Amino acid sequence: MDKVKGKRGSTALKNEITAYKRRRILEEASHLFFEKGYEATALDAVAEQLHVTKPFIYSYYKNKGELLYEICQTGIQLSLNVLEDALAVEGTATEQLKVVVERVARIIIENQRYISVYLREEKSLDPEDARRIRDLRHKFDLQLSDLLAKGKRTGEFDIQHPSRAAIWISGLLSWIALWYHDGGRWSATEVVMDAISTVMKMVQPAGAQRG
Amino acid sequence: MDKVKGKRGSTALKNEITAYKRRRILEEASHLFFEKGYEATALDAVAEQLHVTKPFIYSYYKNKGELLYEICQTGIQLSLNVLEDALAVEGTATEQLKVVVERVARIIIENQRYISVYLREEKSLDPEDARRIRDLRHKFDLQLSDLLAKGKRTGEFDIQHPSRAAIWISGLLSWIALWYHDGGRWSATEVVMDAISTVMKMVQPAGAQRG
DNA sequence: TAAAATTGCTACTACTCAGTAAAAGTAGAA
DNA sequence: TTCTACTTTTACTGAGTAGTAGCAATTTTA
Repeated sequence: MDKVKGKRGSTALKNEITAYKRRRILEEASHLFFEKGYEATALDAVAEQLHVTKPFIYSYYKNKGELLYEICQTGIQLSLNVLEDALAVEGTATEQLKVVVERVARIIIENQRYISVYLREEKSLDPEDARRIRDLRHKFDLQLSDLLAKGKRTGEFDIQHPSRAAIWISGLLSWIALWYHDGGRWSATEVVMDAISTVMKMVQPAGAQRG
Repeated sequence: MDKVKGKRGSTALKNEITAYKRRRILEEASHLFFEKGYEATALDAVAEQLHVTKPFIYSYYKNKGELLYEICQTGIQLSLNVLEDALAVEGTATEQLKVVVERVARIIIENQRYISVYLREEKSLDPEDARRIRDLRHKFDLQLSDLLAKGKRTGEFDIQHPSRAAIWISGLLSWIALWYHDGGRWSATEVVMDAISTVMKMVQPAGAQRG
């Protein structure tokens, strides 16, 4: 089982600690990138937040770009995981869509900084990383589109083009990350509830709407 | 009528030429900021596109930040103007909303680079400029909200909270700037049409939907 | 054609910051 | 305590770029 074993024992714990340090670096970096933007944030500032120095960061990440990539990747992967979990729940397309919107909206609010950095800083990714991120996004839209197509077949949803509808819906969800503000005018729960009812209105046939 | 008159005549034409140069600088800057991001774009690169030098730019704009501000301002102001024009057209709330969505969606597609720079680079604005931009955005959302409230009163729209609905709708419109791609899967017209029908479904009461 | 005004450019400064080499510090094993 | 491996820091380099001072070219005016 020992994967990255040094010359001496106690590898497992060491790996956990390394992983923890990487997580902490990522966390502070995402805060600063969220608040000031990627290019405007110096790694010295990230280091300062952690009470360490810049070379410390470089011993856990190969460069600034890798940090950005992991933040973006986290953002989209979290949403994708939640979507896949929700799709695994048995139910009609209507029921599934509601669960999807609820859970994805929640995860987006909880991980706002990762998601909005991902949405804003795509152009700062190096091309290869950008492609990988786009693939994940595409996977998200595709799965959502499949769900919508299923609902269209069963007559639950009245939509013309599932893949275009998927873009509007994933856009509506992404949009939350760009305007939601903790302690603002509306609570997270209100926003989530409103997102659900708005999305359902977008897809439901006339006369099918519930309270 | 001479407003900014130098010591000698021919002021009007001169002002037009100055305005034209400013517009051209802004145009190229918006292209590059859109493609590579604000911080990652050097003013030397903007100058190169125009076959001039950096000090040329500095004689028309006081600094890089002013350039960003004018791009963002253009983005939101264009949308706001179109919204106000559309609201001036007589008609029911339903008719007005359709016109609003159509025209705003069109202007967003036509001016994608201004709008998406504005959406992405808000954090790079200096605080005073950011406040002014936010005020314009707020004005947009408020006017949209008023229209929705009117439709709610007349029973045309079935929405719980006009200002939250306004955020979803303006988000849906903004979202276009972030994913639309000229010559992509869908034409501008298809996107505009789809935006209209999606928004109308979001607000119309059950049983009120048209083809 | 010469003086005056305007416009643009060359050449520079000052600074920030990503990334690194090498030394110092730390902890476990003998 | 001393050797060894690993971790973190000090101190630096080099590249890139915002912004400017002052000169050169051009145009305008008379």
